[in-house]
Amino acid sequence: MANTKKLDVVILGLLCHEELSGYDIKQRLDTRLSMFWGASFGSIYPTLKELEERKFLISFEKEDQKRKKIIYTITEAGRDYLKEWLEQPVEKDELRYETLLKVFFAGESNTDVLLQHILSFQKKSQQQLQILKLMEAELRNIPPTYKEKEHGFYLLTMEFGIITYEGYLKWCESAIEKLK
Amino acid sequence: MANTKKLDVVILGLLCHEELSGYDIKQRLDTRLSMFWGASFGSIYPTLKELEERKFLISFEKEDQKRKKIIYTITEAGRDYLKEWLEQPVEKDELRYETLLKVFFAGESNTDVLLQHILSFQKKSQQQLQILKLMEAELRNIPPTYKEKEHGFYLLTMEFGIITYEGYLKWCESAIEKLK
DNA sequence: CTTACCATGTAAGGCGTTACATGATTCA
DNA sequence: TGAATCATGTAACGCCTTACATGGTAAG
Repeated sequence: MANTKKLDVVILGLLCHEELSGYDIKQRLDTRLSMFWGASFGSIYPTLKELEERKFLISFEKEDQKRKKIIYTITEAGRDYLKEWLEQPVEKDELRYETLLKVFFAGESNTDVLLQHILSFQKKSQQQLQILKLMEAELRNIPPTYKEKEHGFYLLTMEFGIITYEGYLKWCESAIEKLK
Repeated sequence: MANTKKLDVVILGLLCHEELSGYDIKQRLDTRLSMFWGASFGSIYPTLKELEERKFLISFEKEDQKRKKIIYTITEAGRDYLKEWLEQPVEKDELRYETLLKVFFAGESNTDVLLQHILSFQKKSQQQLQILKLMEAELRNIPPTYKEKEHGFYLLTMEFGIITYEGYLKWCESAIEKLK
């Protein structure tokens, strides 16, 4: 349990409330989870097969508007596995920001180049912030009748993102100021 | 150049202003860069050898207070390589926060468990913030005579860390409030 | 009719961690 | 004298990305 492959639990988590195909999972990762997790098809499909072999998932084929899909559902064993992981303490939180690396070593290069990096970081942060705010508003607008327990947690992660990006933007402004 | 191994440039960057051993590099990573980059000995030592083979580094042995060390210095080719990388646009900034994963999927588990995760995230953030503030104060206290150009960039990364952790703490407070 | 997207997969290879192995020195 | 730290390395293995391969469908 200690060395759980993270993608395993990410997939199990996503499948807890809806049945999804590998393609769907990729989309979820690229939108809702994009700010703190990611994966490529090259890891998603093999992982789905592994999880099915371990009896954590069951698959079936579905003809969705003329398109064949392989849909996965979670088993009780899968839920148990996820639950157990959720109860374990967090092992590692990490941030790998190339931008920060370029800032740290900027003494070796032109300050103008650094400014460009920060400007593009600023732009990206603004875009991400906007997307997050839209998603947040959307979620808040769901009528209470349809609101489920997990919406609160989803909101919490978006608020994390919003606060984080606001911090980045604050830093960008101050950094840009100083570089001039 | 597009697919540069990041540890390569991290090491080259660190060696730009001082000669260091593999062990020293590990220490730098665990302190000054810890908030946005990391590496283990198992990757540092082989990378140093590779970089020397590629003529980006030169090593020599040094007897430092009865301890033998292998010290590395950067070559012109090494500086050029680093400089070139610094000028390339940032490819990828990423955050992999297990804590956020546990928040996102918290619906499957007990809310108390989530609270514990957030509390421990809060504690870690507080500690990190304190360390950063100490390092920042230390750096600000260096007499101007000894201050070099790169200090400013180093400061910038610490300010990034401070703003980021302050954001995390703000989020923690609000999240803890909501969970009660 | 062709571009984009839907949909699933495999193979090669890179990068990195953990665990192990070794041995010297410092400090309590 | 034993534990902690300094110091360097190797081997096994895991995880992931990229690139490739394939084929269907929707929309302009």
